[in-house]
Amino acid sequence: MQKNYDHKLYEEEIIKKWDESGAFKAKVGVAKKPYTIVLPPPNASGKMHTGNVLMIAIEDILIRWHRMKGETALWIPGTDHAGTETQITFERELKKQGKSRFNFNREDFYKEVWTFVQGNKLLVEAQIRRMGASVDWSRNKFTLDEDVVSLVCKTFEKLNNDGLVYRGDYMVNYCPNCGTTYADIEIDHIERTDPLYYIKYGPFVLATVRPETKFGDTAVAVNPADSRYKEWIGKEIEVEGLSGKFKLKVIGDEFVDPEFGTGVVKVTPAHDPNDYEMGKRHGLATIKVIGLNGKLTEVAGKYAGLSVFTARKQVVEDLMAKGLIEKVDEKYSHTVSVCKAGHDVEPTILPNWFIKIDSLRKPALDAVKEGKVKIYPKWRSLTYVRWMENMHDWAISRQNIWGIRIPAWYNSKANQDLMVSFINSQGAVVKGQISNLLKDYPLVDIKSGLQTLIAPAGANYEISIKEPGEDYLQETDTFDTWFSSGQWPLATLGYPDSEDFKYFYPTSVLETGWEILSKWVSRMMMLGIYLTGTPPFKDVYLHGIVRALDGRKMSKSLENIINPEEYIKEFGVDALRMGLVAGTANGKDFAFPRDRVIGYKKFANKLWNVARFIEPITPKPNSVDNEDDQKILDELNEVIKKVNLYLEKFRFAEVAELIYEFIWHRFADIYIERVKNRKEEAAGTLRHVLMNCLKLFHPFMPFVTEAIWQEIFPEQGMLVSQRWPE
RNA sequence: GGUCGCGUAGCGCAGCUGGUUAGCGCACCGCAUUCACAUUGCGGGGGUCACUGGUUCGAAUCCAGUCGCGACCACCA
Repeated sequence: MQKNYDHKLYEEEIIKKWDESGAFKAKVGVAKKPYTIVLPPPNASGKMHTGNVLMIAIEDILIRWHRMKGETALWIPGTDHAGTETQITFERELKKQGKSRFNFNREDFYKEVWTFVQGNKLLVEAQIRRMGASVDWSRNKFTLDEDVVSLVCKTFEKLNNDGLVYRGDYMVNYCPNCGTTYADIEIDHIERTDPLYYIKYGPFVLATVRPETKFGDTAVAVNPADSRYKEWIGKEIEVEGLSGKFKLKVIGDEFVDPEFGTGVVKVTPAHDPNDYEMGKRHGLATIKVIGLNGKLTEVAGKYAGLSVFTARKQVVEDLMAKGLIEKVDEKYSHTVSVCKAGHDVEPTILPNWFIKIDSLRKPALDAVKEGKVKIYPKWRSLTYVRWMENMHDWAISRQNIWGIRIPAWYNSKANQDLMVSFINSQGAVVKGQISNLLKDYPLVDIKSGLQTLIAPAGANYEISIKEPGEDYLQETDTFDTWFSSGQWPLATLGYPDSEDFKYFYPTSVLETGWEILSKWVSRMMMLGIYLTGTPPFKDVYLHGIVRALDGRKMSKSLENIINPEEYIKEFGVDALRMGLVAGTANGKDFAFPRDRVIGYKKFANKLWNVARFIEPITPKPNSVDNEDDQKILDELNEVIKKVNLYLEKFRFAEVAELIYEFIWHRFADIYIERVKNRKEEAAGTLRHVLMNCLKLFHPFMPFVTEAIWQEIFPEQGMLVSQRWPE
């Protein structure tokens, strides 16, 4: 053995040995207890980040521990296609080449992204392997694998048969820049200062930040208890507008805060979530002012075709000129919705696909309330309960190409008003209503060049995995990625009738970052119970988010992103994994613990040198234990007991500290120092304690422990397959 | 506005269902060193556990309130 442990000499080689041994391949059917974890699939197009490292470290600890305990431990790896994110990344690449997604038909674009993702996917998989993750690669899955797609489509079909799918106009967060809708949880709310305009509206004055939407106003609302305006409720007012006079109804609605502005609100049901709700309550018409391209529609008269911001400027100028603006509050601070790319999101009405969640939510909520599924740390389960209680129907369609296409079909003859855009045989983009397009083009051409299709809310459709007939066009929307990843535990285990599914389902632990508790965990719960009657996991362990060294969130703009690769190179995988695991104790967010990473690199070396001390000692035959020997053995047994206890409670940091303290300070500093003059006599105890320490610490620092094991106990085979000390 | 969490040594934190002199890492100070390890060893300083009140034989730990900080959810045009 060399004087110091050099991780670079061992890590790659040990991974190869583990691979060759097949130790991570789980076999079904033996009379053993199954222990299953499904790896939350990292983005196939991204790079491994520190959060992924922590996740892998924790799950690897659990899996290696249970494997050594003699259970059939299965850890299923996989990668996620990450719909919107990947598509945006790819489109950025396209832009550099002077292209956009509008240069492609749907099918070709999909193929392009597929190719783009494949390379990255391999890199991510290599990184998972590099982390020492003891996953079963023979069961590796990608969220767009054929069997996954098939399951997801079948589930959708089943939901539809159960009457849980509907299509409807719905207020969505539409980003004209990205050309897609976002779920509520995908958008951010940021503080911003915008001018608040006080506009004369017939007999009233009302405040708004969005004067350009006034063309979509279908009422004016006041609080029913507001004595100033009470008498107006139910009456019509005449308003002097930019294109002449028009009439509006006055409604009374509790939503209106008499204290804010003038206590009068213009109601624009097509472009504001609250107004939309009010519109529903009062049966108001919805008039679309902003189109899907982010520009004003024909109803805006001369402002049609202008972008929202230009239109706003124009409208304000013209209102000023007409004397219709009473005053402007330039310092009005409010929150606006933006997408992940930072664009303003337009609340817009679009036909979308929905799932009724009432019947799905109840059992998913009860499972946690009744303790059938336990969430750690416990206080996080409150977040889950609150979220589930407030959940709305789930919009599962996305106007993305990169994803699982919704298996719904529109008959082109029965639905004359489908809006279609496609690339014709000359390579030109053609848009229009299907009934008109069919006069000039055969349906086959439209089908092969299809880009997007928007069917009105009332369109006739059929849900079918296969094309129902020649006259049909398939929906161009794809599923929300959380709809497909919500079935991940089932998809990876080959639901419904594989041997894996029967043996390994439900999985043991779902381990992930708390930030996707509502996005992902809740959906897996709902869909898992819906399909199988059983929650997809018994325990949920939520780790904290790894922040930057300064304790702030990692972000590109702050330039504080920590690249795990650098740490792996300098300190080794073991040290990085261990540092992260020991740095988080109770599921709270925490700053990247650089000090600990360094500390555990030193620890790896300490352990190495303990072994190096013990290795050359030849045991004396018939040696008897003395007091020191007995003491260290007792202490070891105490540690073993505690380690098991802590691991059962997911208290990884405590285990780390405990074993670290035991090996370094009790075993090395005290015991070894004391036996130096009777080494040969103590050899048996020395080897015994070392052996058990290696086992105990193997799940945490798999490389250095395996490396030492191979040096000292090669006759025993590999450490990965050793029996856990009980 | 709603919800959750945090405030313990200079810094970063642990202390789970209350129990002897409150711990860990880093930093700091002194000493040692041909020994398995300088990626080392031995020793040391440093805290009225945010504040106020309560429960208790006993509170950093439980309860109430106050102040400060953070996160998530919602959104008043």
